Amino acid sequence: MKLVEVALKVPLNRTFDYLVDESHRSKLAIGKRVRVPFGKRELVGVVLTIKEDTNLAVDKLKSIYEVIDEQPILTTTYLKFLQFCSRYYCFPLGETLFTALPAALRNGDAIDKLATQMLKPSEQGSAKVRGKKQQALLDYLIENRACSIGEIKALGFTQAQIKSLEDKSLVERFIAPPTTWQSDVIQINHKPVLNAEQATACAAIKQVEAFSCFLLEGITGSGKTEVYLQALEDIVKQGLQALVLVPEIGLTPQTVNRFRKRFANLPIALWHSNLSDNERLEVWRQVETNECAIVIGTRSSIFLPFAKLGMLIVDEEHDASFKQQDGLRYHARDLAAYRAATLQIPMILGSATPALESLQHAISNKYRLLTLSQRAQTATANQFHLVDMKGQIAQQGFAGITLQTIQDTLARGKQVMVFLNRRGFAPTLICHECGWLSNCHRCSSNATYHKGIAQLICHHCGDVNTIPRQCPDCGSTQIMPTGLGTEQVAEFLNAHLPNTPITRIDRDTTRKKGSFEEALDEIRSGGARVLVGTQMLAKGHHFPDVALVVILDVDSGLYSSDFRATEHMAQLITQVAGRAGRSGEPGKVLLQTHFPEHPLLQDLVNNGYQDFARYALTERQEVGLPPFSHLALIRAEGHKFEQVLQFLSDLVPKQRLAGIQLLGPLPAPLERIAGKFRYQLHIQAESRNVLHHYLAQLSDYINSHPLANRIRWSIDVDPIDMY
DNA sequence: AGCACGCCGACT
DNA sequence: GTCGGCGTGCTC
Repeated sequence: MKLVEVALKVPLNRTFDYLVDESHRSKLAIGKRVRVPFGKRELVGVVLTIKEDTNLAVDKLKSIYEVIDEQPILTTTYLKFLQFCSRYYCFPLGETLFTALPAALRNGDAIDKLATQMLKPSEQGSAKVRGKKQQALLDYLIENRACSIGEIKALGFTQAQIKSLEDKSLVERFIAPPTTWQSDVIQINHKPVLNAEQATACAAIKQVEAFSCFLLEGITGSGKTEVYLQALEDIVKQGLQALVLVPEIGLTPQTVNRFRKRFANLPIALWHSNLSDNERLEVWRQVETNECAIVIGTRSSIFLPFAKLGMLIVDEEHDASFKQQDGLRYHARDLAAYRAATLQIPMILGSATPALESLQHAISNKYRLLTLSQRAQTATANQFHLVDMKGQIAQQGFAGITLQTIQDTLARGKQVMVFLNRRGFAPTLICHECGWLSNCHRCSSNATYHKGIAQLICHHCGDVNTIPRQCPDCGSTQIMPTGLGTEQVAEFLNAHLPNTPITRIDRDTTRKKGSFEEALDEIRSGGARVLVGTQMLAKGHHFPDVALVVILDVDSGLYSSDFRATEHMAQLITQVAGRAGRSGEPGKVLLQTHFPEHPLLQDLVNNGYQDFARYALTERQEVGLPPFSHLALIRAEGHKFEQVLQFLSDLVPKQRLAGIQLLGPLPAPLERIAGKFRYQLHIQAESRNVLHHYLAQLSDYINSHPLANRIRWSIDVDPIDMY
């Protein structure tokens, strides 16, 4: 008896066995897709194993309809990788597999659907045909042996002419063989001389032959990309492929151009959320057939099926966008480490502000630390200044000294950047008479006042309302905005600095496609003098003429329920500060705070992120938080409060478990979003093995829980924020 | 997740 | 009398 175990895209924690009829047996192989009956439906699945018997009653089994692929689309190594993902993140294997596959493959499309279609004359050779054009086409093909369909059409032949020659069996279609790139013809262009630190880093990377992870800790402007490029050069010269993972906003034309210019004759593919299903399919295929040497891609490119992967690079490795926040909640950086280790290839993590997890690995010698501390060319270090806001009479959030410094900087012909991580005009409206607040009806959160469009918008559920003329509670007309948003800051600066062009950059002003680029151009050309923005301003963009960066409110990051808040704040401050002072004179960074004596803030300001991070790590160690322990979060949400609570309470074991700390059920930091109640369970363990052993058990139990289908729940392994 | 089956309210 | 609400159960 021939049976197959098939993974299907269903949210069930198991696989499915099918019979294989005689007619399909010769084509059967692990890693090929099959079409199968499933209930009343027909689904595409992937063959995991081929076997002779099953635990089920054989009469319960159905037969597969079809083997889709000529060649397996997934290698066994790759399947093992996905099995690891599924286990590690406690997510059903079938769904894991189908998150990794591009959409076109999920629905059963041929993998070479978009590969170049070719035409060649059949064995029969030359013949006489009736149509003049057909004859010309046939003669042309015989003379040229083969030709792509695209080229044939460009020569003026039509689909109909091709078709009738095909019908007469005079010509045949075939798929062009992969045009694998050649490592011996690689041309390297515009290669600069490395400074001493870069050279040391490169030499260390080039030395390794097996798995080794490098943490490249390099301040903004220290030339990390150049180290990547020269390390990559070595890899592609060996004929191996490489993947460069970048944050979502990191995939800018400038970055890509730099790679394309350096390796002008190498095929470099991009992978990001704007690709169409067909474009993704084509990149997937090219990666698999080694038609593509380097991929620069966001998070999900970690799932591409490289034929000969030789190096993994994760740029801005601390960036939160590497973590998927729904479904399969993977972290691309962590999966990269797994792939690099199994493939025995080097990996580089680069950042000016490494995640504490990565830094701890470097400190404990699991990773090798490479430091770039010199800013290239004319760039110089920034000067930080803490502005004590205690007892200050602030105007729209600006201390007097801050305003004065802004004016001085503008007077010197320099640009100023004002950073506030809150969009809109004001976070709430308040009734002056009764204290009513503009809270969202469906969330345990405020509705933000947007003045320009005269709306109250909830930033969590997107609910939009008009501005009430009167207080809904007491009828008073004394309703006023309270708190600060970027819209208000920009308005204030416009009034306070007449004749100074102010540009605001946040999600509201850049909604239109291309408007972000437009604003960036305006900044670079010097049209804008003051830039007001949210964290959109913080990442990856170079503004050479900005000499002053003002961070209006750093306090929100200092005392937060999320233990990672200070780390994120420090990363943000350092990244924002990195935007200033890149053209000769040192940039100035003003941090407004009510807690200028806060030890972490002091450390960051006086000694920089490198020092801060090491201090923050000692704090984490004292309280046993990650990376000195491992976390998982069980989230649950639903419209019925009692069900959510009941579900989570049932998961808490009666007696204490060795090596596991369980906390909860706790309300999520936002207890209600869009009318749903949200609770969570924190699970903490010192050992990764203990945690995973427990989670495996727990996820079985959850799946058998009667409430599991009535509420939404998820397991988040290594969560990065607690919301 | 889908999809079907099943048992109770307002409608051509 | 039926259309359809979503609770419940199953999928090799």
